[in-house]
Amino acid sequence: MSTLRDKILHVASDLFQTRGINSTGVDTIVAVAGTTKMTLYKYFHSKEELILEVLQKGHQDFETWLSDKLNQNTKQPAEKLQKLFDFIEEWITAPDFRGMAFIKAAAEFPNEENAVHRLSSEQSRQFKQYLAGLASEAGIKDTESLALQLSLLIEGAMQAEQMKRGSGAIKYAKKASKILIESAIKG
Amino acid sequence: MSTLRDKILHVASDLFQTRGINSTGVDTIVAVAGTTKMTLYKYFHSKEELILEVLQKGHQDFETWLSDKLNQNTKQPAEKLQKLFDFIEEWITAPDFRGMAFIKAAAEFPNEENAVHRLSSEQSRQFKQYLAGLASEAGIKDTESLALQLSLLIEGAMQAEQMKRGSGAIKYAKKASKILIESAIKG
DNA sequence: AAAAAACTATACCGATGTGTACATATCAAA
DNA sequence: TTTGATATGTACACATCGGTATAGTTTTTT
Repeated sequence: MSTLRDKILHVASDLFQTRGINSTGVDTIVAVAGTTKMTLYKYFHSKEELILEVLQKGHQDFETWLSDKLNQNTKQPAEKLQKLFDFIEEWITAPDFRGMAFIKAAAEFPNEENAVHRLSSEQSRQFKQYLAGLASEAGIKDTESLALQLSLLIEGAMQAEQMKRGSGAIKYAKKASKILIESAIKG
Repeated sequence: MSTLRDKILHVASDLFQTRGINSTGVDTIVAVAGTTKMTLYKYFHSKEELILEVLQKGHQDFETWLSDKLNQNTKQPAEKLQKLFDFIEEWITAPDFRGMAFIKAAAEFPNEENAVHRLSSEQSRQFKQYLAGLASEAGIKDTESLALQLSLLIEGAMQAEQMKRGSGAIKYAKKASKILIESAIKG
């Protein structure tokens, strides 16, 4: 159980978010983490492997946080869809929010063959499926359609907020989601 | 009127889109463009300046293309909003589409003080204003709200399509836009 | 034809990129 | 206390980064 490994992961995640992945060298990571490259390369065989683990941990943390929030604060399945954007807003407006990791990673690695790009794409797909699950539990027929629309709003809002802090995009996304959910329930 | 300057701009734009900005060195750019670094630095004082010009040209091309399409194919102002997503779809599904430049640039340069990030942010704002203009001409009251919602859908769809070609996200965005526009007209 | 301008070729600068070789320090098991 | 594995520090290899210096070649203008 190495705490140094976790430290490296945490520092890398932080630097990737604030400076970008390609702009952050391993020298910087080990310097901030207070260790050496030897140790980093003992735990991670390459920088790419480190990137992949950072992405995986970040996405897992997000989904865990979100589903915990939803399970703790709602009772009926339909309620989850309604409150979804409240928690997304809470996540986005947190002071340390610097954009959704998998969105930015896909932009930094545009090649679809690239492992980092593929993982990002997969995480985006997983998130859509999670939304589809919520829609399905809420008794909505065309779950895929609503899930994709909500994901567009959410990822768009995250993108907008990362581009300009305090943009308030999530407020409008929330309003739009209400309209779309209502429409999906009827149709 | 130097054609070599345009060639460099074009090649850089292409490489930035396919490989990413930070992953594309000036050596690669001049090699593909069939010239030398001396010439590149005659026209552009730094790589950052080249990036900024590539972004500006790309955004200008997009807005020109879109407004031309709208002006040629529609008559009444209200019609423009309806057909907007048809042209966005045409743009996104073009075989050489590799994502919206200013979205990806903002991800590669996360620091809000950075010049590239600021330009990207400004272009996103401009696009929103353009949408607000369309909404206003169509006689919609809360133009800002609709414009932001549509921009979320569009930028979200562009992001989704860049992440996974053939995702079809734009189809669902189009359906969502119809619902939101209708709702905005009523309210 | 002469001169000015545009372009190319090559070699280099210092800084930084990822990744390693090798030697030392630490510490548990024997 | 000796052994042996693990963690660490230093130093470096090699490539590439953005950017420049110098010199030679082609093209355009006068």
